[in-house]
Amino acid sequence: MNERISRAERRRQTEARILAAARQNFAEVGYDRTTIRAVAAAAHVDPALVMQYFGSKEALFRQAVHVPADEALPTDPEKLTELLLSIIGVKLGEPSTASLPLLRSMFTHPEATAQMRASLARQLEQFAAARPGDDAELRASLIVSILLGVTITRNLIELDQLRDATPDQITNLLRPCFQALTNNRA
Amino acid sequence: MNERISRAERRRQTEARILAAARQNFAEVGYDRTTIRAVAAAAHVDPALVMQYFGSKEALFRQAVHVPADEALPTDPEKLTELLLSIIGVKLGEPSTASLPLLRSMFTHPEATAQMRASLARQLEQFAAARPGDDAELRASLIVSILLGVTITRNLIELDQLRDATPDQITNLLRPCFQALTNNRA
DNA sequence: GTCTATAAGCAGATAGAC
DNA sequence: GTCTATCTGCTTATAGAC
Repeated sequence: MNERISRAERRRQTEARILAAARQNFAEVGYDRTTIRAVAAAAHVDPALVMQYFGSKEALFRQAVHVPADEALPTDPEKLTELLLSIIGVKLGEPSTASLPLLRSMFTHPEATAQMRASLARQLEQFAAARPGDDAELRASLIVSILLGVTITRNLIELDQLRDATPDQITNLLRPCFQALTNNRA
Repeated sequence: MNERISRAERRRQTEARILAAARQNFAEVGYDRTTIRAVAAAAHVDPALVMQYFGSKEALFRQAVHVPADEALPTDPEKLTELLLSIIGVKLGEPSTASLPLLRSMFTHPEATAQMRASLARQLEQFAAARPGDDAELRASLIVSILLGVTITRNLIELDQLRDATPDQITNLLRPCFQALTNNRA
């Protein structure tokens, strides 16, 4: 009664702190090089507690890379290009901490690869549905490839010229690309 | 004298077989999940022999990801777009076994990240030199990002729609993108 | 020269003390 | 409920037998 915060609330906070530390570690060095011990140290808890809460390293990773799911894409064809640019705009603007853990391990962790492929396939379907026609899916796959490539080169590889550019500069240069790919007749 | 192949020749062949096995392993599961034991088994040699020949796992990886260096890029601006398309055309055509080991580990192995960044920077400089002008380097960085993104989505993520497409289909759809990015005045 | 045996270290996971 | 101590397994790397 005289406790300001309940036991359950305290536990919830500790769990959130562990999850945040795990996300950062997975984002920085990937699944294999992240250790339960390092996550625990970063969250100021005992390593055994991490296991107690999450069960296994795999389960912790699954929680860390889980993202709520994409919001539905408006299917207005006219503004699709601008929508794409705004998507990449915000993605480039934010530190993208939400997707970094998955991106970092997507080539070396089988489950991460599968999840990324599924995520790209979902986006692709939305784009293709918004612009039906010949080659719609292939065009859409190129769009998601470009979005992925730019994100990777900027945030993971950290190529100087791309890292130093503003989102506006990038979106302006990419506009003709997306315009070309959203037109059915080239 | 009656030996058809010399001792040195035999050793050279064994070393080549180990290196080929290492390339395949690194390409498939990345640096961390590749073990000396697995490489040795694939090459039908003793694990200790791998260490004897290459010194360490790091050294083996360095040899495996080493590529001769890119051929110089002709600086003819008129045909640059077609050149880009032919580059990605052959890259998409070949299994790309040469670059896969580096691509697979570029997010999780620090040295691989640095080497990929250096490689992209070199390509970028060549593109920028071929089309000087405003934003030349940023445009070039987007070009290499697109090339990287398409290669990744097709060969590492193996997105169905991109995996099933022919190099010609892909290059045809990408042509307007590269045309737009190689023009200085949009 | 090649391989057996083993050293040395670090990981995830677990059992039990407090 | 939380943490100490430990178990088990796997890795790279090495020393020495053959």
